Parts: sequence; structure tokens; C-alpha cells
Amino acid sequence: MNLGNRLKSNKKLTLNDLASLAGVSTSTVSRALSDNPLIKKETRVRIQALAASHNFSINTAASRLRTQKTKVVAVILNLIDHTEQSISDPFLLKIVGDLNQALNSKGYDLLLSNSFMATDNWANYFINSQRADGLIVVGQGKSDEKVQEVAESNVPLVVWGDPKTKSHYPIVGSNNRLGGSIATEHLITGGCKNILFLGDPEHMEMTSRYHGYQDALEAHAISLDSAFTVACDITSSAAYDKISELILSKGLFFDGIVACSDMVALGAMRALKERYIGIPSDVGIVGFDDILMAELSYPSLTTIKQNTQRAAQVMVNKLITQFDGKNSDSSLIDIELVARQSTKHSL
Amino acid sequence: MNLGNRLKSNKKLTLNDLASLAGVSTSTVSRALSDNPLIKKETRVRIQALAASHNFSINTAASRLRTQKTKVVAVILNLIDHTEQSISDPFLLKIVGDLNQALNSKGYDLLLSNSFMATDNWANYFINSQRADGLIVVGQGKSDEKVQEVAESNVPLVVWGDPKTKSHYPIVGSNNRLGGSIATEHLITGGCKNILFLGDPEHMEMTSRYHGYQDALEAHAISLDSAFTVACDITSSAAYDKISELILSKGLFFDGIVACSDMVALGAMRALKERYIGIPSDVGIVGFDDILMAELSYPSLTTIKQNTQRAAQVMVNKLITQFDGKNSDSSLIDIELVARQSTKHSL
DNA sequence: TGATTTTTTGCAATCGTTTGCATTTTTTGC
DNA sequence: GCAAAAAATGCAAACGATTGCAAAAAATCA
Repeated sequence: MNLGNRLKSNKKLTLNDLASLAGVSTSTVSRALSDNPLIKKETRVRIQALAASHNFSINTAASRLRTQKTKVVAVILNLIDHTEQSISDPFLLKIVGDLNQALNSKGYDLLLSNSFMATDNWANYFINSQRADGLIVVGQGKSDEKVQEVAESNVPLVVWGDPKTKSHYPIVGSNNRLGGSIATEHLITGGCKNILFLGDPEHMEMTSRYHGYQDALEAHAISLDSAFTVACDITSSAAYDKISELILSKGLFFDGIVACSDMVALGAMRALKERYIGIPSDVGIVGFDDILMAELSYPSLTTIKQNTQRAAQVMVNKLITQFDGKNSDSSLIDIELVARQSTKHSL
Repeated sequence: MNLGNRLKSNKKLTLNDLASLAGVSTSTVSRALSDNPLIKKETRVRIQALAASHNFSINTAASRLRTQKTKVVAVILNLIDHTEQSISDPFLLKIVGDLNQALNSKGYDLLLSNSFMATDNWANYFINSQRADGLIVVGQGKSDEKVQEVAESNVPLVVWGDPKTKSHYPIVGSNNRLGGSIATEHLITGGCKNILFLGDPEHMEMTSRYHGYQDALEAHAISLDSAFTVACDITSSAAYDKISELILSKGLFFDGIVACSDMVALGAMRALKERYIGIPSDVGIVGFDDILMAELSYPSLTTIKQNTQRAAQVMVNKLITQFDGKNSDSSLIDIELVARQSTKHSL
């Protein structure tokens, strides 16, 4: 197909076509469009203008094949189970949104997937196949088997999770232990004596938060009573069920709850409200994440805010570092207590 | 680089390498891997096994260049404003999750973007550049300028929005007018006399819901009073502010609210609860979407459920239809009233 | 057995960009 | 005005998979 025909039809223009139009060679056009100083400035702007006026756009398939780079990062939501609860966790979207922003600002596109849909071999599917240059896995799941497998195949990889986990790959996440401790501390100074920890001990991030809870109790010489450690899936409905059942069977034996996430906290709050238990007068409650609903619930939820925006930037930087052949290690992201109505504030 | 070297190093295998290993030609391997019946069954399984044992994976960059197909669909979140509110709207994640599922089941990957990050010319960036085969735009925004531009450039496109909008591209969305009508009807039969509509009239989906609201009033011979139409951004905080202000300035002159989304309803509910206004005893309230929080709030929120899973499948099917050169039109998705505690139920 | 059909495989061009190297053009210095 | 250096451009070979067509192998028939 010659240039004339291609211009007439709605076939996409190629570098070659542009070259004919500009009266230069293909390589010159290629260099001009990437603003290569090898090409005379005058020529560069002329060609760039021509390209713009024709709505030209580089064919990324060809470019990727030639350069062996995709400029794409696959983000995998590593969900634990297939409930709707976990797949629509508001916290996930927050992270995905921030990752998208961080990636785009570095010139990368985001390919979204989740652990249920992607084939088993992530490294193969995304990297060998040249669909993406690297992987960001959100969530460690209950075991890190799959992630470990990816890491071993030497694929650029960053994981959102608990950074204190021992691993051969970089993990970025909040200072969960400190967060758990601050949350508990906040309840204690507000006057709570019998504080529940509500969360899933098999989940690494939650385990760290639980350790923080223990730290705070210890610091205040409160003995740890296993009856106050309540295992519960990290969904709001599980929390609701658990708290309801607990009150039914044992009465209101606690006056504070450290919840391992906002969704869990909100589920617990609902159980309390249904029974007309005062918040924070009877029971104080602290969540974790600071999702939008935390501010919106009534009473609004005191929580430990995770700085997802910064976390996303850190993750992307670590990944890019790996693209350059260097390797990177785990990082803790600072957290922050956001005191709202669900807890009493000390003076 | 010869085969020996490539096997020793960790360079990716190519079809060519596999061919050498199998003692056949490249084309045979290519066909065998795509299970082309042109190749003897015996040979096919032998080569497939060989490929599997070497963790072989087709290079999609090369494949896309050759076939001119990417097997990728770009999903663009067409956000209205740049607040955190809109970017972390739980309803969006629900749709994105369902789209991902629907796309994967048809063999497509999902490239995520949003209207703030993507460059202006979507058709160029995603389609001409061969990053994706088609576009799914979630949300019509306040004007459909950009979308219109894409549609005109003859790019496979489906939009999530209000299907009754006049357009040259297929729109998939809920039966918003019917939904608005059912919601209002539900309040009326529950005894409400003075029903507020809370939403953004510039937003097409919301406008349809508003028309449904009018339909229901009319059907019950209730005259439409413009004081009961409350314009408000579709975020929970805007709704909270609006209702707070309204009560402050005019007192409690209404006994029912039709909110244009669950987030808006939740914001309004918070404003009511803060003033100890009974829900549903003093004011009944109905939302739209059925996000997770609707069930979790207290009182739980009566709402119009949107069937996002089915919608996602429909959208993907329509897009694939377009890949085959046919064109498709808009579709209405059925909605459903989910009656919960925030409204009185008629007997 | 030899001709003909059917089945199975291989050849080679192509998709559009990038880039090392060669070549041409321009500038500089004397 | 001419050689040498510097700047600008062009040539052509990859990158790896796919596919129409030709060729070879096997099966069928007479």
C-alpha cells in the first residue's frame, strides 16, 4: 500500500509514511519524535509538528518488540477469598488509584489483574510474555507461595504487605505494629480497661497490628487475656457476626475494640449500635486504614490512617530501581492516628 | 545467540528455539501451540508438552505486531472532579472488578486509566498506538465531549452511563428512570408526603433518576415543588453539607429523601443522625447502587441495586461485537429495590 | 506399481520501530 | 580554499510471531 492510499483510507500512519511526508528517512523521524539531540532542532520541531497534525502515534507493539520494554506494570490484587466483600474493599481501590497515578507520572501504564483470574504462573503470564515489565502485588494473602515463586524467577517485583515479614523480595507497607500500638494506647489513655483485638491472626499485616496491641498493653502493665483476642475474617460482615455472637454469649465484657481494619470496625460498630451500646461512652473503637466511610459513619470512626499515596510512590520507585538492575529492600510507611468520635479523647 | 547459549543463560525462549528443540519448523510450533488442526494431533501434544516443560510463553509484543490485535481493553474511569471522594467511590471498584472478570473470561486483559491521567486524545493513545483493541469508558461525565471525539474516530467503544441518552455510541447502564420511580414510589407507599430529590441534575444518569422521581410523584398526584429538588454534587460530603444547611435554614420540611447514589444517601443520613432525626420514623431515605456500605450502615440503607456483574458482561459482549466489525446499540440493565431499615415498608 | 488425493510440514515475507554504523553535509581552523 | 572535525542524516539489520502458499510425506485408489 503506497502513501497516497494510506492517507486516503483510514489506515494508521507509520513512521515510514511520516518519513515520506517529511522527505526524510524513517530513522530521522524516529529520532525526531523521541527528541533525540542527534537530529537538528529545526528538523525535530518540524517533524513533531507534522506528527501532531496527523494524529500520529507510535505503534507500541512494534516498539516493545524492538526495545524489549513494555512500559507497563501489572498490578495484581492478591485476594484471599472469593467473597464479594474482599473484592470490593474500598481500601483496595484507594491503593490501585494511587498506584495508577504514581505509575503514570513515571510513564508507565497499569495492567490490572487479580489472583483469581490470572493464570497460575504470574511470571510467565506477565513477564515472559512481555505483557509487563514488572509486578506489583497488593496483599500477601495467607501464604506467600505464589509470590515466592515469582521472586525466585528473578522478576521485578514489589509487594504491598507487612514490611517486617521476612522475605527475599521488597515489601512496602505501613508500620503496622506501631499503628496497632498507637491505636491501643489511644483507647487506654481514653480510659478503656478491657480492650478487644478484632482481626485475623493468620494475616501478616494483621499479626503485626496485633503485636502492637500487645506492646501497648504491656507498656501499661495490662495483662494479656486470650479472651480478648478475637479471631475474625477481615470483612465487615464477619466482624458484625462475631461481635453480635460475643455479646450474646458473654455480655458486654469489654469497653474498647482495636479493629484490624476500618471495614471490620464498621461491622463491629453496627453490631454495637443495634444493641444500643454507646460509642464511645460504653465502648470505644479504633479502626485501621482511614477509608472514606470512616469519616462518614456516625459516630465517625477513629482510625489509623495509612498513607497510600506515598506508599504507591515508594513502590513504583522500588520497581523502577529493579528495572535498572539494582535490587531494593522493604520500606515502612509512616502511619498517623486520626482521632474522631468513636473514641474518648484524653485531655 | 545460538540455542545452547540461550538455554544456559536465562534469556527467554522463542518459537525458534522451541522449534530447534522439537526438530520441527517455527511455523509448526506456532500452529501447534495455537492448537491448529492443520498439525497432526500427536505432534501438537508433543510440542505443547515441550513448551510447558520449558515454561514457554508467546511474546505478545511480536504477536500483536504481526496480528494487529492486542487482546487488551482499556477501561477509563471518567471522573468528574479530582476529589478523593470521586476517585475512591466504592461503586467504581465494583464495576472495574466485574469488568475485569468479564474481560478475562473472554481472553482479554484490562488496562486501567482515568480521565485525569490519560492524555487528551484517548483514541490516539490507546488505539492508534496499539495499546488496546477497544475502550470502555465508565461514566459520562458532565459532558460527553471527549467520548464523542473517540466515537467519531471509529474506535470500538462502550460507555457505562445512562442508556437513554441520545448518542452515536452504545451506552450500557441501569434503568435509571424506572429506578428513580421505584425508589420514590417506595417512600410514598411507606407514607412519605414531602419527598426531597438529592442529586446533580447536570449528570445524565442522575437526571434520569430525577425524571423517575417526577413520574412517581405525578402518578400519585403529588405536585412537584421545586423546593424539593436539591442540587448537590454526587459525593457524600456534599450531601452532608447540603442537608445540614437545609435543615438549619428551613427546618425539617421533608419526610423522605430520594438520593441519587448510596454515597449521597449516606452523607445525608449522617446529617440527619447528628441532629437526632429518626430514620425512618421522621425521614425515610432511599439510595441508589447498593454498595457494601448500604447494608452495613445503621440503619441499613434501602436502595436500588444495580446489577454490575451483568452490566459488565453486556458491555464486554458489545465491545467484542464491534471488534468483529458489526456495531451495537445501547442496553438497559434491570434494577431491583432492596428494602432495608432506612424506609418504612408498607404492609 | 504408479497416479492422485489428502494430510502434514516448511519457506519466507511481513508487521513497524529502533539503533549501530556508515555516509553525507556543514562548520571550523589555518 | 582546503583539510579536518563536527553535525546531521540515512542504511539496513534486528526484535519474534503469524500465515499464504509451496513442498513433502502419507494415504488412497485403480
